[in-house]
Amino acid sequence: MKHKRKNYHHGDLKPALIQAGLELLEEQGLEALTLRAIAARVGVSHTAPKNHFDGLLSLLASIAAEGFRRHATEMRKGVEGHSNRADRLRAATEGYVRFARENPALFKLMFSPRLKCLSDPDLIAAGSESYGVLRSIADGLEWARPGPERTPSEESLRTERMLWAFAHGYASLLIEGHGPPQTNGRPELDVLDVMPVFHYRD
Amino acid sequence: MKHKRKNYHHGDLKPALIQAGLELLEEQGLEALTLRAIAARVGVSHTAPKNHFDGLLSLLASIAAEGFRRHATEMRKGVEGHSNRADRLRAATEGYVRFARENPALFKLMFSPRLKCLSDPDLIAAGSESYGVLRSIADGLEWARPGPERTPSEESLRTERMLWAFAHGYASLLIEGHGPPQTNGRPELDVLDVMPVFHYRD
DNA sequence: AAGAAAAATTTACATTGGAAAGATGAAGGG
DNA sequence: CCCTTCATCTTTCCAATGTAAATTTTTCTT
Repeated sequence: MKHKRKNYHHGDLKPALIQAGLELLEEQGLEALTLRAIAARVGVSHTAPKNHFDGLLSLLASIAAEGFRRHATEMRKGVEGHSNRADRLRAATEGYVRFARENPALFKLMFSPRLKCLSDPDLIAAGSESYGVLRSIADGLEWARPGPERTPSEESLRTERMLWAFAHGYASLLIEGHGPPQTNGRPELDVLDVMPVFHYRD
Repeated sequence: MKHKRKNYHHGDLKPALIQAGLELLEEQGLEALTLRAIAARVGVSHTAPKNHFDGLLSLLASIAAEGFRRHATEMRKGVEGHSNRADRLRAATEGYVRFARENPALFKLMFSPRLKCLSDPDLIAAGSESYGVLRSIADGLEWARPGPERTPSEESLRTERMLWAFAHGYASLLIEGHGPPQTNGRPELDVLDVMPVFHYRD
């Protein structure tokens, strides 16, 4: 009900801080994401966030959670354009990497070691949502491998972890500046060129 | 006031700081790795490192460089025990992940975004040394994949990037607490269970 | 309307990395 | 040997940061 309260009470500070954090992250990177800078961008004192977040880490966790939701959305967006399962797999993998490339600072924050000690329910839920997209894609997927027979459930676990490790590693190395060599400003290899081969059981 | 240390001049401060940093990293994690804490462990003032390093980041880069050298050593150690190339591949991958598991804080530092902006020659050389182990292992390696014909050189590039992305992603997720589910305190899957299938051309 | 609750500010403080200037001792030339 | 020179280390100071406590201002409840 409060609206444009110019002076004392902001009225919508919590989402405003998260939004400001996302903008600051995009404009100036991870280092610039300080409590005081975020508060200043919204126009409040640097202690105001304490009423909505339990310290800086808590605010960062909320920003990261929003990142995971967008990450999941980015993957789903590509997936939904295809009916073929192989195409959906490729689209999800591309989405994973594209999100990291287009939001490097946010991606770094999402997987920052600083947040791993937290047990923020919202952050955990958002992370699971993101992982769930890969998981659903990996269902029914496998790849040739010598070894003992496995149940479909075991095979799915192997596959989703393989897929996640590959996509995450590729994305991480890319934004750390360890991407593939470039010629004429274009990378010589795309994720899909490097991606391992999977096939569906049925 | 005078100091208990006999020598006003330490005499070997630069390597001592790196060593202290490595110990602090192992004992108290990445957050504890402050300039003042490292200097205090050696017994010098917090500005003493300035004579040997160009600020905190420079010191962290030297610590990370030592990490990369140990990382390369860890992989080589396993590789050298095998003559079969498939076994050597597995040993290198296991070594990559084992190093991360046994030195989580150091591994995080090595790939910390904070060091990405640096262009420390020693750090870059050490990183290349580590990558070089994977690279040499990937030479002559490929995996089935539909698509255009490729030269052996192109195929090697694809393979080494695939291998790196997988190993790095697996290791990163592991130490971030996103390892495979565990039963009886043992993970259900090992790296080698999840690793993609390669074969050698000849 | 009055008091409680919520939201934001002000003030204060401990830590951190870094800059500047002084102190110390080693190394070498007269 | 003394004395200068210079690298090294210390002391002191500072700005930025996150956090806590006390205070002020607004909103809500009854």
